[in-house]
Amino acid sequence: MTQGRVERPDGRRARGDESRRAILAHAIDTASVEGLDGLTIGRLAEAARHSKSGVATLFGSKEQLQRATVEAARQVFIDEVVEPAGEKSERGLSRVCALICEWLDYSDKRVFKGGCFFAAAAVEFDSKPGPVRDAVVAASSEWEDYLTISIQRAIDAGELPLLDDARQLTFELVSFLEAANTRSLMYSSAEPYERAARAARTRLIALGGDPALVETIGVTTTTR
Amino acid sequence: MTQGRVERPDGRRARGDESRRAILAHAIDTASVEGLDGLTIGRLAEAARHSKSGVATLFGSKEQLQRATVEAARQVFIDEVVEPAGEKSERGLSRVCALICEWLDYSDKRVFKGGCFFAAAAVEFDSKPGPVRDAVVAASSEWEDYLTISIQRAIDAGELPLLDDARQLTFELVSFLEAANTRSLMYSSAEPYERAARAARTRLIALGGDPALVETIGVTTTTR
DNA sequence: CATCTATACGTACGATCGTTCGGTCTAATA
DNA sequence: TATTAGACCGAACGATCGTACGTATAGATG
Repeated sequence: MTQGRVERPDGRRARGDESRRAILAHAIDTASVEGLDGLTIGRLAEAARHSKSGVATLFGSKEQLQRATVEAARQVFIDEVVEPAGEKSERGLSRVCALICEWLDYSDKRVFKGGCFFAAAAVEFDSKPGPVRDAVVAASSEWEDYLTISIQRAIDAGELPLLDDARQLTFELVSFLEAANTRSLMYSSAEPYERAARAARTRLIALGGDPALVETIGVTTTTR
Repeated sequence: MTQGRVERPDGRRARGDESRRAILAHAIDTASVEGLDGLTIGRLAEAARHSKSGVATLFGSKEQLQRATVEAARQVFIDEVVEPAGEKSERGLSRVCALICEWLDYSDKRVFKGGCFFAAAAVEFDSKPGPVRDAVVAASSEWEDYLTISIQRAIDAGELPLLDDARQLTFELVSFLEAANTRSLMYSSAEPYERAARAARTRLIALGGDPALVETIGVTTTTR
């Protein structure tokens, strides 16, 4: 009875998982630039030094590859935005400010080569029903729900005394973030991040947020 | 001397222009859903009852077709947003409010099958340098410049006493509009338009805008 | 009038797409 | 140990892509 389900490294299954991981690492960058429909099994295989048919069997179909890509991007987003904000801040308004900062940094750092993966995927699939869109919607909703909950906690703590609708503020903040992302890419400029940060600060101050906290929102601009 | 440059219907040039017009009418709708890269000469030809090679000669190359599509969409945008707002309002804050209303209506009405053409094209090409992106950037900038000028006139007229940076407000307003567009398409809901209208009203009021004018911002929701 | 030019077509080209199939190799399993 | 199952490949499939060429037609132009 000493076996059960042991982790045997470099087994056959482990090798497959590693291949998938490597391929998806390319896929998320490619998709952020060319779109999820712009993904190509052939090019992905070439980049990962695999055969075309090898990649095809590894994912089954292009649609499954696209869904796996969305899931991989979701994990990167959590690691790069949600987790850091969670570590650097406490619940409440502080957390909300940290999420905004981390998001702007994540976009500015070009964690994905073509900017925010989900901003691109959402617009690409907003009029294309199907499983891929469902996956994109699910991931986007998850993020916005998390931001809404974070805002609600700030409300409950009395840190945003003039706000009663958390979802409304979520809408406004993500509007700023995504608009900054697109404009920064279009104009190769960091100015949009400054505008987004300013807009968020102004709004939070107007809602009665503590200026000392709100003023922490800003960007350590990297953009070329 | 009765000729000069007479409009001779069904001349050779006129027929070509009509063909291009009909093809582009399909192209702008297709591109708003499938993207500008999703355009296909073959499918466009089929939809317009032309031969594939006919469409190809009519536009020269796919890239020129894409640029012509951007220009056609630009004209539609002017007809559907800028012109109506210009007719229904005077310069100043009234014009700014009208532009917001017309834009929300234009998105909600699905003037383009896949929502705002430029919101889609901007995100699709924000990381893809080239002539097509340049055309998209030019059209987008033209719109934002016009909105900025309209805001500046409101400032100059003393209608937004607490605002000094017209571009900042432009950034915030278009953020709301585009976010509403995408979310309405993703969720087949009109709620995002309400949120965008509310966000714009709140912001304009905070800047000292006349409530009687600002309250005119709203949507006569059509969305399914 | 003759000449030029642009629409429009059929056909064909090479490239690339997603997918399928047969087969080899080897780790996991019974 | 024998069997199963998954990684991975080469080759080929039908489809579709953008583009090019030759040609017929007819309006514009000199």
